[in-house]
Amino acid sequence: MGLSSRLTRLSVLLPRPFDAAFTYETESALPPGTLVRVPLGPREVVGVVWDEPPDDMRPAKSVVAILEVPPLPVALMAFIDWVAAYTLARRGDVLALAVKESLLAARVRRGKKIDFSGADASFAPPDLSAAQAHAATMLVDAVRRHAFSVTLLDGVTGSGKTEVYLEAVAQALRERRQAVVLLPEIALSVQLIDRFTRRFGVAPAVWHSELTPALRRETFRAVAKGDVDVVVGARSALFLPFPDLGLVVVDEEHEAAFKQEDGVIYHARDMAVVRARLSGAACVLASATPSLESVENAARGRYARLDLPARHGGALLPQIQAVDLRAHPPERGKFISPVVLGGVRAALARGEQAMLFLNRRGYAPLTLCRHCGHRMSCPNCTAWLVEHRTRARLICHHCDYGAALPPKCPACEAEQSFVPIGPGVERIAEEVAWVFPTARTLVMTSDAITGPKQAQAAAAAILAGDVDVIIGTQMVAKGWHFPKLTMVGVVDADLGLGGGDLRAGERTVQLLHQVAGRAGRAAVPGQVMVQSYVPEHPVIAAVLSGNLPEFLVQEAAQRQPGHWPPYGRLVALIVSAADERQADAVARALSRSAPYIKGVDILGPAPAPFALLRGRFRKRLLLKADRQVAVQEITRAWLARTDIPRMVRVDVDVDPVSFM
DNA sequence: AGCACGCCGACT
DNA sequence: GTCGGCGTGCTC
Repeated sequence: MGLSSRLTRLSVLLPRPFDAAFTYETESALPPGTLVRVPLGPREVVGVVWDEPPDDMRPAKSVVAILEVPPLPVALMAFIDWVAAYTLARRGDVLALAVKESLLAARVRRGKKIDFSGADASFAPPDLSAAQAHAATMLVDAVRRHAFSVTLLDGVTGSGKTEVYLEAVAQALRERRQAVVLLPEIALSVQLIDRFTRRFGVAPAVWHSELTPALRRETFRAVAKGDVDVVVGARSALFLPFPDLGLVVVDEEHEAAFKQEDGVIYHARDMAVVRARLSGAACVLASATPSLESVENAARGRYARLDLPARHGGALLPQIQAVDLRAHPPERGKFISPVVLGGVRAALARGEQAMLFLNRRGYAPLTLCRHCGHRMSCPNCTAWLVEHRTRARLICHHCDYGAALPPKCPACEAEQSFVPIGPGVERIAEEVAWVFPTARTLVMTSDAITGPKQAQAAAAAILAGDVDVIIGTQMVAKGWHFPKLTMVGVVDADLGLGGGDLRAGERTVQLLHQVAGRAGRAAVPGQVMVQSYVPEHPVIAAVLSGNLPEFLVQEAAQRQPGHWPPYGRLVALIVSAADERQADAVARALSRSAPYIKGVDILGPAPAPFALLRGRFRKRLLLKADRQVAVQEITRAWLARTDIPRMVRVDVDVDPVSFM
């Protein structure tokens, strides 16, 4: 008893689904950020001493051990609190993005060591164009200031953005601060790592979900100890414990892939800005097709802006033409217009490479019984099953359900009655093989290319000239530099235009512009053919003209009056339950208890576009508010006054990107 | 998240 | 009569 009065109490946040920190006792005070082992119910878990007053009232257990790891940096802890408050996530869930038990296992790898550091800012300085040099100087200055800043680096495809922001990285190295470069998709890391290595003499540390547990643990520890200069990684790299972060780069900042869609739902581009602010770091948002959000922030003076208007090394922007499918239809049962086939033929005849882009995996998006019209659909989702002929299976792209094509139609029992409707990349590859039997084709999709290794192999084959025609989904759009690729065909430019998605047009323009940018990146000029049934559509017109700023002006004019983002805020509530009536009841309850506030509109409830997803029934509500409205507080109060049974889940998505 | 506690169906 | 299903609630 007498002894207990000498014990110190502390708050400990656990990387578990609790919002509040727990209170524990220790012999003597521990600094915030200290990693500790504490009892929780029947077991022991790892937690972090949090910088907030402990609860003096409730009984507390004692800290079991102090871990031999550097404490979490204060800036990271502040970031975790901020992200939780913004996204309405529990703080423990956010902490779990930074600290996992598995990262802290005492086991250290035997022998084999990786040398993470040693990047040399003066190893191989690049030869920059005047525009590049100017932009690089501005970024170097921003890093040198040791103060928060955001710069939008807008450079046309092929203008050498990477070389420019690597100069900012070089400055971070000189300042002995750390830098992190975020990529939307880790398959893209291959080419960046390559260029990084040529520039700095060593490879950067990488951080993504494909890392082995041992490497992950080692990287985490090395970052925490300050032994890592630069990390190239996926969005989760934002949560690494950098002791003194000086630069955050978000490459391809417009990419929707930066939005984390499950668990803690956050936008890594927006959180990168916050991470930089809390660390007193420079932030660089780079893109050839910047988002309206970032362009607007630059226009309002919140961000600085740098433009790289010309292609590096004198390469010309490709020539883009529409192929009106009404005037130049493909053969019956085929999907490539004779005009595009002509373009491919010509490129192959010149010994160059061609690419056909279709943002649809598999062979055919719909399998239909020609007898009774039955459509093969997923038992768990409101979605068609997509035939993957290479795997001889029908697959659901939402829940991964898979089945062999049945011998008989499940509805009418007709045999051999299935017909594939519409094209996927596999079907396009088949058509190419039909027309160009000697051409060597490569299909690039996320099915085949699951990580940097496969991406590397594919890129190597293309660069070596072992491939004549590349057929791919959006995976082929980003970042690649294939000098021999001079002809790009877009098989279905209209694909992304449908749906009630706020950003469908913007995304389509960005994607198709990026795809077009793959053509003619070296001395030979590129040619792009865009197949469409509505070439006069403003989105297609913007792709053809390549005038993205003008498109964004139109887009802004459409969003401004209704206070749609970025001129207003959105919060989506997704109600889901295994039992449809329960989901319904909660959605209606939310509707009844909805806030009634000036400047706030509630839309819905409506069935989600995939009303049944992974076996759960879903309804959506959307809170739309003027820009200055504190949507988090309003949403929190709204949820608190609504009765939500345990079997029903309400996911909150602040700043939704997907409307599914 | 785990894990324990607690009330209703088929079995050594 | 028990083993065990997973619904509910708690963890400093």
